[in-house]
Parts: sequence; C-alpha cells; structure tokens
Amino acid sequence: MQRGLVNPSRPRRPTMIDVARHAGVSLKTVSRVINGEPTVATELADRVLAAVADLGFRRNDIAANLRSSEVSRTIGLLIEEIANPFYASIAAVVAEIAATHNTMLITVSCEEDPEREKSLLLNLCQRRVDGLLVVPASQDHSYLRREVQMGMAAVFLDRPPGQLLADTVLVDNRGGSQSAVQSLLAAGHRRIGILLDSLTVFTMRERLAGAQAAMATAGVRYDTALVRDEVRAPADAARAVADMLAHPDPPTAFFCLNNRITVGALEELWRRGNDAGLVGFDDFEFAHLMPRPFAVIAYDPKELARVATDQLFRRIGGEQGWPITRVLPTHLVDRGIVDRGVAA
Amino acid sequence: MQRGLVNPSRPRRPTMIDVARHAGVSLKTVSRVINGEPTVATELADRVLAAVADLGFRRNDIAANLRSSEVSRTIGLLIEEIANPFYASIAAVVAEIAATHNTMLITVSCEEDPEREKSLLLNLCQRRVDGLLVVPASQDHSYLRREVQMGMAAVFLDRPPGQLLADTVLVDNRGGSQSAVQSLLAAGHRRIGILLDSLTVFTMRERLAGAQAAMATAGVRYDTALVRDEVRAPADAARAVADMLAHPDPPTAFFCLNNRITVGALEELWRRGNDAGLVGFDDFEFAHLMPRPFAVIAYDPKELARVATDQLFRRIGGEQGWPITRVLPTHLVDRGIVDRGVAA
DNA sequence: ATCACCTGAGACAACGATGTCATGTTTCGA
DNA sequence: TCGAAACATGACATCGTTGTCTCAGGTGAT
Repeated sequence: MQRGLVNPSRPRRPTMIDVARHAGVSLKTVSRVINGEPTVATELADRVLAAVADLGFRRNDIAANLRSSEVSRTIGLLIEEIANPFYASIAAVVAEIAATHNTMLITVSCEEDPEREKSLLLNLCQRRVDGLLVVPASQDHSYLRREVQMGMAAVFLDRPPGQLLADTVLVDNRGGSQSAVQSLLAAGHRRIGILLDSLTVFTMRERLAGAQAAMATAGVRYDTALVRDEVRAPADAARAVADMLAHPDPPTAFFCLNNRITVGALEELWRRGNDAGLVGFDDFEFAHLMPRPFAVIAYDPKELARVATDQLFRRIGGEQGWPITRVLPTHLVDRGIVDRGVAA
Repeated sequence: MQRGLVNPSRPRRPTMIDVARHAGVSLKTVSRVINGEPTVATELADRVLAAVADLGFRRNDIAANLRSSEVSRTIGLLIEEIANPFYASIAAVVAEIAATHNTMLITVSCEEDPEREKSLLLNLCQRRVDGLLVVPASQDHSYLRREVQMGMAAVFLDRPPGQLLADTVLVDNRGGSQSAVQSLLAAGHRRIGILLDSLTVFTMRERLAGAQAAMATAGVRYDTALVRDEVRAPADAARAVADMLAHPDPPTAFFCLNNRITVGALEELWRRGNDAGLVGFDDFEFAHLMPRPFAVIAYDPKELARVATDQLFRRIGGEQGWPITRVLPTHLVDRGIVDRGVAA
C-alpha cells in the first residue's frame, strides 16, 4: 500500500531513488551529485539537479548519518534554565562556536533536578550527539562513564563532575570570594553578612569557603548568625538583609554570593538609605544603572563557554589525553550608579 | 576488518545484534524488550536486560527514527540571538512545552541575516525535525513552501512570514504604539521624539505606523525631524536624545520603539535631569529599578511563545485546516523607580 | 482426539542514504 | 593498432533499528 494513495494531501518526501528514476540515472549517481563528488559528467549532473529541483528533494540527514556514522554535527548543552541570562550568554557562545564547526546545538534545562539531568544527558547520548557540554546539577555522573568510554566527548563547565573524570572548566570561586571579603575587611568592616543560595551547589560551597578563609586569615570571627542560606529570589535577599540589620550587633557590610541575591540586597539597602558595604559575586547587566554604589566579583561567562566549547571540539576532533581542568580568574569591579551626584 | 581491532581504546558501541548474541535470543526479541512490548517471556526479558547492562547498550535513536519515520522528537527554533533576554525567555517556554511532548529543542540564531535564516531553516528540514518555530529575519519564505507542503509543521511568531501562508502569532504592535502616543498626547505633549531601530524590521514598521496614526487622529503634525531610525545600541539612543534636545523646537517627550532604546534614552534624560515624558515599547527586567519614572507598552513574550508552541504541536499532531493568525494584546504600564523619594 | 485459535519468538525486508567493488568506456603512450 | 591506465557509472551490501510475516507449540472447545 503506497502512502501517496493513502494521504494524497501530504505527498511523501522524494528520496534519492525517486530522483534517480526521474533523472534516468542510478541511485549512486544522485548521491555523488548531492555530495558534490567531482567524478560525474556535467550533463548527468545537470539532469540530476533538475530532478532535485523538480521533486523538491532534500537529503535525509538522518539516513545519511546512520550509514556514514561519522558525526551528527549536533552537540548537547545541559544547563539549569535558559531564561537565566548567565546561561543564555553561555548558550550564545556555544552556539556561535558550534556554527563555525557546522554543528547545531540542542540546549536542555534540568532545573537543578539530578534525575532530570541524568535522563536528559542519556537521552542526548541516545541521539548520538557528537559531544556534551554540562553544567551539572548532580554530584554523581558515573552513569556517563560508559558513554565516555565508548567515545562520547564531554566537557563540564562552571561546576565539576562527580564520580567521573572529564575535562572541566571552572571559575576561581574561592579566590574571588577571598578577595571580595578582603576588600570589605580592608575598608574596616568586621561584621559581614553573607547571603547564599544553597550549599548543595558547588559554586556556593566554594565561595563560602573563600569568604571563611579570608576572615580566618584576618583573624575575624566567622559568626554563623550573619550567614543566611536558601536565599533564592531577590525578595528573599531583601528579607534576609532586613532581618540581619535587626540583629543587636548588625553587619556593616554584606557579601552576596550570586547576582540575584545582590540585586535584592541592594534594593533593600537603597530603600532604607543604609550605606552598608556591599559586594556581590557575578556582574550583571544594568549593574551600572543601580541606584547605589556597590562592588562585584566579575568574571567572563563567555570566556568560560569559549574555553569549554573549544576543548569539546578538540575532543570531538579526536584529541586524546587525560582530562584537563582549567580555572579562570575573577576580578573585583567597583560598580556605582550612573551619576553619583544623585543625592546632591 | 573489525573496528574493535583497529582502535581498541574506543570500543565500538554495542548494537542490538550484540545484545541478542550475548543473551542468546534473536535481534527482534531485544527490540521488543527495549521498547517494552509485553509479549516477551519474563525469563527472556531478564536475560536481555542483563545483557544490556553488561554491554552498556543504548539504543541508537537515529537508526530507530530512520526505520519508523514517525517523529524525531526534535523541533527547531529560529531567532535573532539567544543572548537577548526576549528570545531567551521565548526559548525557555518553547523548551518547557516541548519537554512535555518528550521533544528536544534545537535553537539557532540567524542574527538578522536572511541568507543565514534560509540556510539554517533548510538545514533543520534536512535533519527532519518535527516542526519549526520561526521569528523571521527575511521577507521571503517561499523556499519553505515545498517543505510545508510535504508535511513540515511551521509556526511564525513575533513577525509574519513573507510569500508563504503559515500559522502566525503576533503582538498588537500598532495598537500598542497608538495607545503609547495617545497617553503622551493626553499628558499635553505635542512634540514627541520617536526613536527606532530599523524600518527593515516588521515590528518597527508597525509600531511607527501606530504612532503616526495616533498623531494623525489627534491632529498633531508628524515632524520627521523628530524621528530617528537606525538607533541600535543604548548609546545610539543617548546620542539621538541629546541631538533632538538641541533642536530649536525640541521634543517634550520621547517614544522608544524597543527596550534597548528605552534604556539608552532613559539614561541620557536622567543624566541631564530632564523630565521629558518617556514611553518605551517592551518591558524589561530591572525596569522598576531605573532611576527615573517612565512608562512601557508591555506584553508577555512568554504568552507569545506559549501560543505559538501549542499551535505547532497541534499541527505536528496532525491538525489540518487553514493557517491561523493570532494577535496578542499589549497594555500600558507605568514604571517608576524603587522609591520616588530619591530627590528628597 | 481433532481442529481452530492464540501467543511468543524468530527470519527477513525495509527505512534512505553511503561505501565498496565491478564493469564498461575512453584516453593515451608505445 | 593495441593494451594498460584512468575514469565514469552502476549493482549491491551496509548502517542499526522496527514492521510484517511465518511458524512452532500450547490452549480450549467440540
């Protein structure tokens, strides 16, 4: 039973065989023309191209890929969520570099769910992508070991893999945090409030460790009453700041471990006209338009993506060797408002 | 020559045949077990599953898809650039809805280049994605006609297709613009500066037309000296504002046709302490933290994406019928600063 | 006890392309 | 003028799955 007869409104896509018949040549000749092999007589090639145009033929990449199983020219990127500007800028860089390798990008968001992470990554493996870029949510990636052994390229970024050796690109979270707190200490602050998301996240643990190290080095007491975790949305940060300021011995400065928190804290301090010191980890767009001064520990997420993607394509290209870990530097940036003369 | 012997470091992936041999069953039985068909004796199924675990077998979706060419469970999304928050939030919604259909998303950015748009979309067709979501950059999509005829689902969003009939979801650019300008006129403004990106973009033409209509209705002269196009970056907007304010009969209000322009204009007016009226098309994050009051024509990009994606999956699901165009409403939102008492 | 029926399992073709090899034709030098 | 090399073309197997069909063996009704 021919499909063409069953559903005439949606014609079956022509295959190379149809083109061959239409042009009066063999299947293989069509294949040669489509793939630009030079050993075809001009006259035949023209007939084939005419048939291609006539029938609206377009090669089925799925079939081609199955036969010549070299590369699918597709890579996968796993992140938290694409709506987050941090990840969006990473995805942009990855897609751009991939395009130069004639490769498309499947981006999947796991939303901090380890189960989802696993199922998405294995699903990508089933689709036989050429490689994986992973910002992991879980701490156990042993389920990827076999895939990697069987040739799946994988590079982790922003956070390291767990139970798996793989190429990794990180940011110097600890060092950046250390210098953030050092700058507050140097300005004379001794009571520093620290706000963080969740300790289940690698970057948060590292940043907190850096802050503790800086305080220990300076001989300043690390008071757990001045530390709040599970601060997720900006509004949580605002509440935490208000809360800490009500403390009998309140902080005179705040260190926010990500930019969502920074925005919330900043908004609250600004609302109160409180001039506490404020340093946030991560820069962000519009930081220069915020209504009060603060500082950030900045680094380039694009560079992170660039280094990781380049490494991935090196592996896809067949580069052998032990997994490599690279740590990118951070730097302190003083961020003010558009015009500091605001109060004047 | 076996590949395993050529490159023993990267073992060949096991296929169903390997699993079948290892479990002492037929190929087809493996296929049945993998696909959860119920007609397999428990004892055999267990042997197959053990072999799968032993060998680290993972089904090749490419081959499966080739054989049973139903759906590839992949859709394509074409946008300008993923780093733009507007498109990132669209991509997030599309990916989320796609996930509920067990479908992954390939996002490609054409960066306003019509040639790139064409090649990317046709490339996606070659990959046999199940459907396309398109924010078009070009004005001629006749090259998609054959693909659509042959069953490729396609939905356009934010901007309409050219030379092609297809499902489309738009925003009421004209109406929104009209009410923006009406609000400025109602506040007594008669000289209104208009800043826009490029007239090659559909949304810009529509928004400008809406502004003109509002002025015509009110009997206010449309002075081309107060219109600037090719305003791309915020800095361009700042310059344009400065320039217009130097006009002998300067504008007392500005209408910015996108949010990048709004930010630049706002920054310049704030720097000058100028209290001109300001309305921008498109809301944006942090708008409520900006250092001076203004208004925006807001709409929900997520709703845009939701409606378009739902329609796409309806088409993928086989829904027939003529292409549909939907236009989503906008509304005016007064946006101020965190605390209007800033100057106090 | 016989036969129709059901069910589980395997053999084989098919999906749409590419790789390999064989074949027929042309070309060119001796 | 002939033979070998070079080239253009096609026949056929193949990639890793799933769909179709067949068949053996067990079940229940008559």
